[in-house]
Amino acid sequence: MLDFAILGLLREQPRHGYELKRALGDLGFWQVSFGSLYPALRRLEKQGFIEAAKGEGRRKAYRVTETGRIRFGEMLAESGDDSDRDFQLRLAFLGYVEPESRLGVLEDRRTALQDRLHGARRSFRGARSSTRNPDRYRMALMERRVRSTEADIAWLDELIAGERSATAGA
Amino acid sequence: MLDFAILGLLREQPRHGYELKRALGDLGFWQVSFGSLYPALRRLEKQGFIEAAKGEGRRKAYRVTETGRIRFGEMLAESGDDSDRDFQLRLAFLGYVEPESRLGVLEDRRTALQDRLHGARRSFRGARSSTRNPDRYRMALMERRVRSTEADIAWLDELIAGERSATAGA
DNA sequence: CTCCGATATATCGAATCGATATAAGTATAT
DNA sequence: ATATACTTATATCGATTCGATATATCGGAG
Repeated sequence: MLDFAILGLLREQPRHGYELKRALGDLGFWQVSFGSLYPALRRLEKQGFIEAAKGEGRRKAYRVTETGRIRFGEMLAESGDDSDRDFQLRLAFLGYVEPESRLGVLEDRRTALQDRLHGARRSFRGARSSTRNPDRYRMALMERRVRSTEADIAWLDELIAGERSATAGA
Repeated sequence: MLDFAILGLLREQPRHGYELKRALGDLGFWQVSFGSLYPALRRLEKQGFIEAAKGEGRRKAYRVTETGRIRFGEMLAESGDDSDRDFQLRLAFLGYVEPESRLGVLEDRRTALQDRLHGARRSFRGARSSTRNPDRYRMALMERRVRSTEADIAWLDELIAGERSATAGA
């Protein structure tokens, strides 16, 4: 997953490790550690997906190779897990997906969120009607899950609507 | 962090591994894997914080020891990181914190979320006014972050209000 | 009676994290 | 000018966590 993120970021422009950490952090949902990042760069270099060109000072600027570009394309096409992180990462690179496939990615996510919402509502209702007294704080947690999933779906629907009009306009 | 969760769940009632996984998953924000759980149980048993009593069939029911109960209290008092998961876990066990300390935990979280919100808004505004054309999908990600943080603060404020009236009523 | 999904424990390798080490550059204060 | 402190930058360590897999039992459906 980190490999995917690195390839995607390097695809835009060459960057050194520290800069990659910043760029990835700026995406807003993953504060990656150096303990993950540097080994990942070695890994990718050894596999021939990226290569290092010496940058200014002690910086090591990396750029994707042609093989790396292909690998990124493959990873982009694979269907990932249904974690928030995975989706957000894919969304950050959705611009690299062929326009006609984008809507599908968003709709798959919507389905996953709908499932999550049903589960969350079921837990919430189940806990309220339970004989076991459900702790106030855990009830709050369940309510939060319901609400934030609903909000996420609403946000996603806006994105889907935007995607539809963009596709129609093209 | 998993150790903390296990001690907290076992404090309520003895449970075996599989049941712990389910109980933790039911909390809604952490689908822990067996690869994390079973080693954690060994770890805690070796440290003397939990002990296994044979349950029905091949089940191994664990319960907290007195030392484990003390350890849990210590962990509960420590200030954790500012990750969502850490907070949600602490909230799930907030009932074990002395009532007069609970408000502080919630208010600390509020401060952390406010900081996050400022950062998120700054990124969002910065990207909008940037000369570099910010990708539509990344803009959406930034907006999502702003909105979900706002929603989280609103939710937390309700919880804080409830806490205040509960404390006043007692 | 067999097949299948849920229950239950366990382990392996790999990915990721958090902490730490090191050192050079850069700004600030004394 | 010089000490102090923060940011930049690469790197590694041990521990935690994950995802996949192995194995075996149990209960119910066909």
